[in-house]
Amino acid sequence: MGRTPICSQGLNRGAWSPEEDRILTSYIETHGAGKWSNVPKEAGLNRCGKSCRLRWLNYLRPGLKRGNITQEEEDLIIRLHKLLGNRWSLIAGRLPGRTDNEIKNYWNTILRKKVQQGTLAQAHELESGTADQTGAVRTMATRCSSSSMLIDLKVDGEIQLKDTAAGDQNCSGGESVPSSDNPFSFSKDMVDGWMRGEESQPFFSWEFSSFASFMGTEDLPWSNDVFP
DNA sequence: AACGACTTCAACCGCGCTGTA
DNA sequence: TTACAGCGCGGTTGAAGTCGT
Repeated sequence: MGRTPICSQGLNRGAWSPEEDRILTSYIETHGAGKWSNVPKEAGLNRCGKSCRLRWLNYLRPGLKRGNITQEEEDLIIRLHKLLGNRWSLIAGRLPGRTDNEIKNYWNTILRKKVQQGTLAQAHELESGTADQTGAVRTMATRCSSSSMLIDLKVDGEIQLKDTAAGDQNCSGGESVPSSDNPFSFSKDMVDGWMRGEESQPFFSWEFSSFASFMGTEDLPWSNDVFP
């Protein structure tokens, strides 16, 4: 019901030929992108609309970079993935010229291994007592949008947002995540103090802009786009 | 050189969301 | 309000390329 039919039999599938690319590019340059279900028929391509859309968005549209992901881009992908999870289109939106498919492939083939190796090294440090014990903290799903928001870290893998402009109102619940994903860490002494009740307040609060700066995401659309 | 194992990434699939009649 | 069509997304697949023996 209401679902785009899968590319049916009789239509071309698999790799696109240079001639198909030329036809699609020429059609979109003339008519613009959109109405993908009409594109194959009107352009004279023996492809389904979804296939045309994918080909255009990921490979043919102007301004795309291909390959050679820089160290800066890689760092940003890692930070954004910690923040957003597998929301590839949002991550790609922070990397001009990169597509969600490219980011997703890069993560699955390169970065996931790197991050896992890094996590393993961190775990060994913890086992050997060379690093502070950490609480698990990550990101949150909320509709808060205030730039005056404070971020409160708590133990048990929860992070909460408070909108100071709205009188300390809790905007939305936090989300528990494994400690391996923790982009922050705090000392065991501080956790113990809070657990003993010596700390009535959460350990830290950051101005929202500081958090964004830390994550390298100062100009993210922090409201509904990121936290739907 | 030949072959199998492994890696990469373009492309497909199915689901959920949104707009519209 | 409901049904439907279209779009966009994330997960997955498999062909092609690369590496190791």
